[in-house]
Amino acid sequence: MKKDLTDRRMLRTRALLHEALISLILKKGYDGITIQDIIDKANVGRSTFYAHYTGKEDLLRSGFTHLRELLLEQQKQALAKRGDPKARSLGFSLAMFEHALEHRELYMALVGQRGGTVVMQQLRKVLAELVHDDIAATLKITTPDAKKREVIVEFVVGAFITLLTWWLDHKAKISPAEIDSIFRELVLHGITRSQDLPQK
Amino acid sequence: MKKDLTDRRMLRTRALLHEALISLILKKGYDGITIQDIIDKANVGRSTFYAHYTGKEDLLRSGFTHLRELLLEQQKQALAKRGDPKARSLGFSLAMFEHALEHRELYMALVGQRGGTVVMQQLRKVLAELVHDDIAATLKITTPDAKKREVIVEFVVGAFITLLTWWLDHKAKISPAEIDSIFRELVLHGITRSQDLPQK
DNA sequence: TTCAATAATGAACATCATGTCCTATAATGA
DNA sequence: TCATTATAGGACATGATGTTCATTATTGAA
Repeated sequence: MKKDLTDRRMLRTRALLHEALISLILKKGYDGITIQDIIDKANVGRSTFYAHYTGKEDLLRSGFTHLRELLLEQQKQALAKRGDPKARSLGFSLAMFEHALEHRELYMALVGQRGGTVVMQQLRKVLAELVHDDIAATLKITTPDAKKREVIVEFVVGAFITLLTWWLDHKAKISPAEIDSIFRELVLHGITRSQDLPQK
Repeated sequence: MKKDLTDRRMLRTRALLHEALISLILKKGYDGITIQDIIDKANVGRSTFYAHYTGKEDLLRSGFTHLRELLLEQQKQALAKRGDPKARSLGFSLAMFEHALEHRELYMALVGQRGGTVVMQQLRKVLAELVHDDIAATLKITTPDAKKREVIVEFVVGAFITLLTWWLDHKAKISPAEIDSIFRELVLHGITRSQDLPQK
């Protein structure tokens, strides 16, 4: 196929497929969707689908370009809106939380419980236990609010898995002690003290 | 089947299946593995597999109980080893980083790049851009070390996705402004100031 | 309006994974 | 030794995948 990209038929087909995908994600979650579902919902021929995308993932990926532009636009507005320089650090976050609430169903289907791998779900569970006990045993965070403790545990687990993943994916050129030091500094004191992180 | 749990045949079969799974994870990653692969590798009959587990996920999940016990043991030792109370906060982390380095291949296959969903990978990419620009624009972290900036971006993205996920999964009983405030406080100043988090 | 280019259709097809069922065989523990 | 129970392995129905091809419909440009 020649992929004109301005041809109305192609635009129409692609739009139909994207709409079908989102509709199906809302109904049964991304993982459960089959290509058969998509082309049925979109009323598009099987061969037509493969003429545009190599598979389910390809279709999803191409859909993210829309989200990306939307978020960039929101960030631009957020940065321009407020005057206080310090208060607007990480200004993107509130906009995104609001956006998530607005499209809650879609977000839940994508990044909610079902959004993670089995592996990740299990790992998080195991780590949450560890962190919970660890924090209770060593840090004197005397919070009667159980929900607040829960958020903190989630935060620590998320940060840990994130740094672990980053470390592993980057050939682990720094030692366990170094990445551990970075992890502890960031989790305990946040990014405002990041100049204290060990060099290299 | 009666599931004796002490019958040598069952123990042997289960061990074979677990070994096959790990071996295959190392070779082609969890997602690419099929049940056919597993039973071929383990030399176990198809019906036998289904007599023990309901599917691939079930087998993997049951494997995590081993890892869990291992980590709990390590944490116990870590907590008992050192004397300084403040220094041992989050003491589990170093042990786990070391453990990850030791079993690097397995960890990479499970939590590395391939460990995440397509959705998550894309979302992280989009967010990393946002965070990078945001931090550069508002925080005056004058770090010449590009790698350090990269870690910080990863940390913020991970924390954000974690809290977003938690928030969505818990019916979002708190407002966007509240969860955003929690997010910013934790990311900017860490958990040691967590008593300053907004109530409720 | 005409027409060559090209996108969409839909059916057919080979391939592969899944989960279930069954009978015969082998291993086990008492 | 023997009743019990797990395993082997073949057969089967089901359903998803990705490809191919001849036909039809739509499109944009002349």
